[in-house]
Amino acid sequence: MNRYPGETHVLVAVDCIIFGFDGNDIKLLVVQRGLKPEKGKWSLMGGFLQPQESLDQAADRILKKLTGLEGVYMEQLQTFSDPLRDPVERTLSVAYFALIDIHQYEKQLSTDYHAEWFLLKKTPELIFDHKKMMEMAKRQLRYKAALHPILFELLPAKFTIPQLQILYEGIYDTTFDNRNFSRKVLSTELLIKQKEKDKANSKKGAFYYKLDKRKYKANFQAFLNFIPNPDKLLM
Amino acid sequence: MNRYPGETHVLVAVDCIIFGFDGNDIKLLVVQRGLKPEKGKWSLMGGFLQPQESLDQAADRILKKLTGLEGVYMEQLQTFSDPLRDPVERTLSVAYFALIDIHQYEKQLSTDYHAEWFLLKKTPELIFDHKKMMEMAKRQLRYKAALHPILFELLPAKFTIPQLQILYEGIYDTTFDNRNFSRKVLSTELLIKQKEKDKANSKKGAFYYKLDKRKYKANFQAFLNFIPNPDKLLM
DNA sequence: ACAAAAGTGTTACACGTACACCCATGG
DNA sequence: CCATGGGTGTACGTGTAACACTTTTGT
Repeated sequence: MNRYPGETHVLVAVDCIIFGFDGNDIKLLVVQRGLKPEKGKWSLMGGFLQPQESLDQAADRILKKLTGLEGVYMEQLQTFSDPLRDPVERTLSVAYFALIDIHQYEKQLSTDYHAEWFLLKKTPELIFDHKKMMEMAKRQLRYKAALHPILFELLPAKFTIPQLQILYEGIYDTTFDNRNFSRKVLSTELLIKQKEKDKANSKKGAFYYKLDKRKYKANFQAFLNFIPNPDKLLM
Repeated sequence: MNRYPGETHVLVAVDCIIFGFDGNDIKLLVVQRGLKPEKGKWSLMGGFLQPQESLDQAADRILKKLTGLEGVYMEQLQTFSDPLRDPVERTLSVAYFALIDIHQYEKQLSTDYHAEWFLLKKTPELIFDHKKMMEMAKRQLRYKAALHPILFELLPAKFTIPQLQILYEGIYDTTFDNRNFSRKVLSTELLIKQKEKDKANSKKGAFYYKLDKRKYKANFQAFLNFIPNPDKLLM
């Protein structure tokens, strides 16, 4: 077998920052670590890169192993490389963040991994540099969501504008004018109005919408600017 | 020594996408590869991650080895992981992109590495997946420069507004109204007017400006929007 | 009838854009 | 004195924000 002689090989892990939204709050999915050291402590879901797979494949595999879900929105965030980040041995970690519809995976939380959803604002202590990863993912989510229609990934197939607004408000920890918000969202023409209303939260009821998948993909790169004053909110 | 038993270790490389601007054109710094295979072909400047260093440190080391420069603007782009990307053995590559003032490193191009500046629009064929890396860096540069005052990193300490405009026009491959451009830039109050003018390009002469480093750092996160219609230009 | 959330209409204003025009100066 | 690039003044229109007001319907 060919080799580059004399170079050091390292272990590579993939860790997933998994976000969900339950209709009111943004949540983070974490697991109880099964390995020593730090066994039993809270950790991002992760695993080691296998010989024949790419990082994207590893991230998909790891997410599927925990949640059973496939085709989830996921993107590579950053590679963490402090030589001392893992006390056992030198391990790079490539962080991915994922957005999932929490309803697809709320009930049957994996007992194998002791998975649990935490409020993003009240996450427990995490091992190693996982907190740093989570903070970066949060920041990236805010950044990206200000420019791209990414947050639909957190919602079920049918959702109302007020629900969408609550999600955006949660992400940016602020409130928006509901009247302007709905107009702005609808002006993108990314949503298809349904016949039914959701009457859970008001007597009048709010119409359900579905995402126009075709337009969504076509316009993903467009700067949407749902968010007033992004420069102030993203500091 | 502790170990995670049974896991595969891989080689990790760092490759740098190095951009420069000569006053008219955006350029890319590449080297002639010194190793087999593909020896003699054009390649991004790179090297292997060493046991005791972080990726950022490796990137700094590699850039310094080639150019002698330190404190250069650099950011981690993405980790590339196709199992077959390097035919010799499985090697992850973490790509970094760097912005340097070309005048700091134009003359004494390293003969050790056979370094050469190419017009970004006329880059030669590159080995492995380096073209993909370069394309991603280009895209990221456009993206980031639309929102953050990052392109000053490519200019010398003193520069004129028309020079800055040529740079922006090069990045986005378009032209802007010079009258509006200068006003927009100056309205950020990030620039400090100098007494001298640059008369190389006009009889009237254009005032030199320096970057207000303090404000630059403080406002880096602010969305600057130098670019009209970013959504159209970034597609 | 009333309360409470959803949604419409309207207005003021900031901002981006376009473009006529003035400025400075070397040849 | 004119050609050339640098730069200012200003007018117009679009898009955003603010907010009064209407709609719907369960209790």
